Amino acid sequence: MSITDGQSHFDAVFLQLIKQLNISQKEAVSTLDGPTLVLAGPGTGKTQLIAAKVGKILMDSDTLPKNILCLTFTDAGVNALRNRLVQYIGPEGHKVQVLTFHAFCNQIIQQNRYHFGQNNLEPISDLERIDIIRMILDELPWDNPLKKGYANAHQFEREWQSLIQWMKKENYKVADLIEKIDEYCNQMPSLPEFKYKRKQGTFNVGDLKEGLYQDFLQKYARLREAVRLFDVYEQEKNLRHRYDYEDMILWVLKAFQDKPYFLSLYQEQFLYVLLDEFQDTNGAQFALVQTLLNYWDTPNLFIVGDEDQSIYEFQGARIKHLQDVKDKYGDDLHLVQLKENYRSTQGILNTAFAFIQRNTLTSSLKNQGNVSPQPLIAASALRQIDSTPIVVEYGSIFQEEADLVHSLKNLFKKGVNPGQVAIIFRNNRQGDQLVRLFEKNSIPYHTSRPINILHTPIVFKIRRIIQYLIQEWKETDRGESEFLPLLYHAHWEISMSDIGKLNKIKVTSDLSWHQIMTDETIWGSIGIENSQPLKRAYRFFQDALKQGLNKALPAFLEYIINKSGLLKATLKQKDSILQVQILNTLVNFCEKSVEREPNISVIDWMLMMDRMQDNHLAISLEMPQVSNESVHLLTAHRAKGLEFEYVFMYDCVQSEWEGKSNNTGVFSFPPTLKMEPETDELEASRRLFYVAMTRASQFLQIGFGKENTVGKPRMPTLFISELLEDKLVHFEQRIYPGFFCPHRI
DNA sequence: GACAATGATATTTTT
DNA sequence: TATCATTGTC
Repeated sequence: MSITDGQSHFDAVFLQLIKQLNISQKEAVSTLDGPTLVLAGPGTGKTQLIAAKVGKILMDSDTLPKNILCLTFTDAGVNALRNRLVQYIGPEGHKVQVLTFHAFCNQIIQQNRYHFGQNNLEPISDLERIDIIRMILDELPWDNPLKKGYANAHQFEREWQSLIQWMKKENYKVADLIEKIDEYCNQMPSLPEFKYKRKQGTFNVGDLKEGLYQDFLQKYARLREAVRLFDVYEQEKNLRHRYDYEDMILWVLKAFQDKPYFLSLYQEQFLYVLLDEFQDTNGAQFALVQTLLNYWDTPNLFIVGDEDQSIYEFQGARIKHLQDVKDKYGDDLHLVQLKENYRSTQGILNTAFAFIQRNTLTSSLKNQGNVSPQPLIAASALRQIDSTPIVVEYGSIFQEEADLVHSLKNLFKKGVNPGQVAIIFRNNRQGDQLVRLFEKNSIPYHTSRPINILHTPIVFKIRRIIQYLIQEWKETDRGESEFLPLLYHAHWEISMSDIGKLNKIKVTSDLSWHQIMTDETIWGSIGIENSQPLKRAYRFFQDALKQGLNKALPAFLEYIINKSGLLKATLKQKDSILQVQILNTLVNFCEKSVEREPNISVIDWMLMMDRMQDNHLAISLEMPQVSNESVHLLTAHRAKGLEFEYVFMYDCVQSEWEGKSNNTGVFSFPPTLKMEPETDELEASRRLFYVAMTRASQFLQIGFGKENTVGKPRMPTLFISELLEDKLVHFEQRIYPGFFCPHRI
């Protein structure tokens, strides 16, 4: 046993955990060696299982924690697993390598900088990437296809950026792509879709549609140019000692493949590899794992995944990787299916199971050995109660909203904790609507949509203050025009009438603000009512002008926040928790900026934020504690991995769930170059719907309104029809004639 | 009824 | 920028 004697407490905890595992979980945990694939449906205790597996490896072999590698996709997944590990096996859990794919590769790059050709590499930031892209675009002549005809030199920066990322993800080479593009351009004039099939005006049958043809030629000329410039981007990025997220995976993969010695270092270290959420692996990540394990015919590989919950296909994830694993290891693969669910009632599980059975592309693994398609079994006796999900049809989306508010208030009255309620929808903008609804009805809510703090009033205020100081540093009185708006900030507590009086003096005299703010005889002559706040404000600016040049940037920022009185005023506000969190995020961002660029000046830092704002880049609010007292508003994607007692699926209409893919901000590709289409969009959507349904532990309502906000009819999503057709749900109509939208007025 | 030209409208997410 | 819906022609 490798766990030391001082850990007897954790041994007991761990043994207890092992005892509690059900039969299939025990089966998955107990086979130590060789590849194991665990099919883990929703709520089957996946994180617990992986933690137990790690504990078992440590207990039954002489493997050290650092020889175990656990890979997932998100930081959230890493945190969840890490916490569980420490809980069960104690401090030793910290030594297990629990990482995201990107963090794993980044660590390897950082540990072996010489291997990767440079010794001062840093991951590129969004802003740096934009800078490089803009610089290259700026240097192009105006008749370049990417600029010709556009006043904005950066017209195609987003498209180009996503093209670069796509090329890296799919590992495409510049020359191959250009060849494919040229091939199609040559074909175009002879293709039927570019010819008139009928006499039209002066054109005869068979004539070339000149306008259409020219449009496409121009489009592909742009694409060709963007592809060609890929190497220029790479060059410039390398010159600056930076690398992309995509590079992290690709570079390590390439190093593993090209340098056997390098690979063997890691093959010797990692004796056990555990992969979580395997259905989300993209091609590069899968190749990386395969390369890492290629030393063994039957590696100690433990994979956990559920093909029905694969919802990141649009990011390159492929379900077929699960089948690939089966094909690769054949009979050596230990296939286990978890059959018990610890989350939901049997009613919900039955409905969800029958629903996902409509997906046919994904069932290849589910009929092998002791694995068979069947509903998950509710593990707890409490979960046996009937709780068939309900589909509700409303007269309009307004009625659905009103009824939602009504239902929630009733639940709260019954004593239900708002934190146990989730509203799940497809697209973020549906959530925005709900935010307004909940605000009006004073329902506590929590939205997971990231907030860009650059757009918050408090950050805006701080930037204005610093902006003024910068002007004054450059030259006294240079900030004149920016001074007055600063006085209006509420935290100084200067009265409106006093500001008005000061401003009147300012515009009717030649006095500078410095003169006005220091001369109390002027204040007396115009009848200032309360001079204290004025003195405080002006003293702050004077002190800040002196202090700013003596302090390091983060300290200066904190100085501004504290001494201006902004923090004190913020603490008094109703939403002070949020506001303070915004301030924290800003300070953290500032510290990070200094880390990246130790010599950054206040001016540079301010310009950086200006540029971020111009480029729609965000400083995302960091929210550490998720309130347990408020209703969760979530997209189906974000709901993954979470569970709630009450789930309302809101606004489930066709246009939201089965909307066609819209590629804005992406270059269009010729048909000779289509991305691998081996995926079925409808099945992908159905999986997403399934993920949303299986978040519910005891109550699930699926709603839709027959009319939209302006009275146009809309269809429920196909998935609702399927549920009704299979008689898997209760159905109810709640149509209130003459009901418009009182709650919106 | 099929084709052609014109006009409104607009994802999901991580590192 | 691309697609769907609508209106306009043959």
